[in-house]
Amino acid sequence: MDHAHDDQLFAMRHSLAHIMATAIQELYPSTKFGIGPVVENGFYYDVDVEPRLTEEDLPKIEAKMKEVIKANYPFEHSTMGLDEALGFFKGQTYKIELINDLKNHGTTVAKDIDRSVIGASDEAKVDEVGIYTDGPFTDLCRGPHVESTSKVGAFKLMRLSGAYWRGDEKNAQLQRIYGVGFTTKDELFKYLELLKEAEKRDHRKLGKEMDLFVFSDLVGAGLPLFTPRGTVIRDELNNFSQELQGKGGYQRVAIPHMTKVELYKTSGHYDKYPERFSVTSFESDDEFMMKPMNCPHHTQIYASRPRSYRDMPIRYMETTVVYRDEKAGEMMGLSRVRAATQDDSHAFVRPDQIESEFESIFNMIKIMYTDVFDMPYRVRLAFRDDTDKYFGDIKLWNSAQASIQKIADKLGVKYTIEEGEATFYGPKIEFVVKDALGRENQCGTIQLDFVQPERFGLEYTDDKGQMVRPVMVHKALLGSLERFMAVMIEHYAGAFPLWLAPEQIRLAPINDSKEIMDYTYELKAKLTAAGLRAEVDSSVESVGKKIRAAGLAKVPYTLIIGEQERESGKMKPRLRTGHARSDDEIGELSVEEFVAKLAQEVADRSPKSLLS
RNA sequence: GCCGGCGUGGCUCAAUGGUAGAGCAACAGUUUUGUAAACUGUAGGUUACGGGUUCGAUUCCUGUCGCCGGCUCCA
Repeated sequence: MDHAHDDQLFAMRHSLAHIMATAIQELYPSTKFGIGPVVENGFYYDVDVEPRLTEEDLPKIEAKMKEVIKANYPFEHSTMGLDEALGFFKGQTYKIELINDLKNHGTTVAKDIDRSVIGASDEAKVDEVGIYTDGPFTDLCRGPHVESTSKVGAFKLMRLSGAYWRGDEKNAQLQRIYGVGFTTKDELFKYLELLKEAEKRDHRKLGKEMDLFVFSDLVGAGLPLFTPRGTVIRDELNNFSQELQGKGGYQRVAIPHMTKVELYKTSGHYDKYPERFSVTSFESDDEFMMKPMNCPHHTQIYASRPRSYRDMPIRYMETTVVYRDEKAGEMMGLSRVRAATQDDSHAFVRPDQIESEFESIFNMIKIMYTDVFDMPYRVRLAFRDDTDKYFGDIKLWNSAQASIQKIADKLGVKYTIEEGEATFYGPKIEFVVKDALGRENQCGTIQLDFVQPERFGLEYTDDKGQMVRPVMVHKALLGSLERFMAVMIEHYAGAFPLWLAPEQIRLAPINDSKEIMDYTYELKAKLTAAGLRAEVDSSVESVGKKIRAAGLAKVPYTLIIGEQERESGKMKPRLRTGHARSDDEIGELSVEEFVAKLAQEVADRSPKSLLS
């Protein structure tokens, strides 16, 4: 897609936002308008309408929009001085607030809002705003727009939701109407089809269909229960992570899931977020809590004995559950849960080792995300902003952030810098993966921490006999196993590579005669003994139906077992991709050949079948 | 937590102010099957849970729990 096309799409979508606002103003004249920017595939507008809109109102608004489009009002651009604008938008509380902000502070204060919807230039000093009028509706806007309301292609209003004014939950909650817009009806149709396809990949749907995990009202929201099949995937993912880390010099440790609150008072977490700590009590005098993270615990293993510079880095890894009080409405399938299993690790390093430690982790991420999963991701450098919500010395922060950026640059990693996204104890790197519907999930993370070593008084003896502070490098490759599993389910649409597939081989006997069944189970025992996960379809059904069932279950290989197989001891595996493999390609396989191939495929964590 | 939507057998869905119906799955019988759905039958639901209105509620109102789309948050 070229730039001209991008610009044109932008103008069209932004014009649609104005047209929607025009329609809403016509239908509900007392509406107060927030902002209406362009987003991926479309646009939205935040509105304050009395009485509140419901989804039934969307068709009405759509119909009115079509009238506005038909009327073909030109989009007329002009400018207004700030005071003139204040007069013009009288009663439009939100617009007035924006104009006043521009007046009092210039654009520096309004950085939470896309400049194009305020009508202001990018300069810090602002004395006028851009105005666009289409027929009965006038809005603050920098443009650009299409010539007139009829030049907007195809659109559809998608959904209605709440949105806090300027993204702050202390503010009023407006209603956000999302729409999508495309140049042609055909493109719109294709997009809607794509959306339907994406919904089929939704891990919540596939998780249920494929029997991977369940929720129980009795256990509670955000607390997934993994079935035998789902547990296979979890374990395989975890084994992969542990194997990769083990090669990187990490040692496994283990900690209890509860702790005295004292630990978190020392780490600083408790002071930082006192409301997030739900404390439970035993009959003893101490207050206990479920652990919301692992780093403070791991520091206590490090601190348990004197450490020498020669032993650094000391690296601990552990796959363990953290418990967090995610609010109702914030949980989503496996992507956001209250009990999240992390492949967490903490390396205690000398300052001169930070760079090489980061390099080694970036390399692990590359192996995992790119080489094995072939999964697109983006890198965010989460840095601090100039607020006071961070602990520790600003100089350390600055040098830490600079070195993170330097390493990323050196490794040729593409990244965005996200100011204000750091943790209170240090900057972090986030590896972000999109789900089927385009929502971003943070998976892996690397964090640099000078604060906790200080607060816990961690030390090692340097080569001059001095006691000095180590630096902590926090890391998770998968992040939350639950979330990563969600990402995997959607990435593969349930058709897992062999090494991850809960059921790798489906044995489909052609009838239930004793000879065939005995041979089938004998075969299953051989496959199982070779470490493969095989199941027998023991239903008394047609072969066609068994094949269909195996296909729907997305089992990588299906073996049809009949007289031919029993007599020859050979097999013609059927691939999940559909077609039976024809004999002239590789010929029939003996059981031993089949097992050897599959063992190789598993060992390679191959994304493709070695038999295809 | 906030705004909007929703909750009917294991799954997908239908119906109604008068105690719910289909397909798939399950089970039983018949069929003994060669690469994506054999046939017949049986069983399975206090319509998420509690309260209210009503002669009568699964349907209307309300509370709780849970789910969905966003918002906020995510150490």
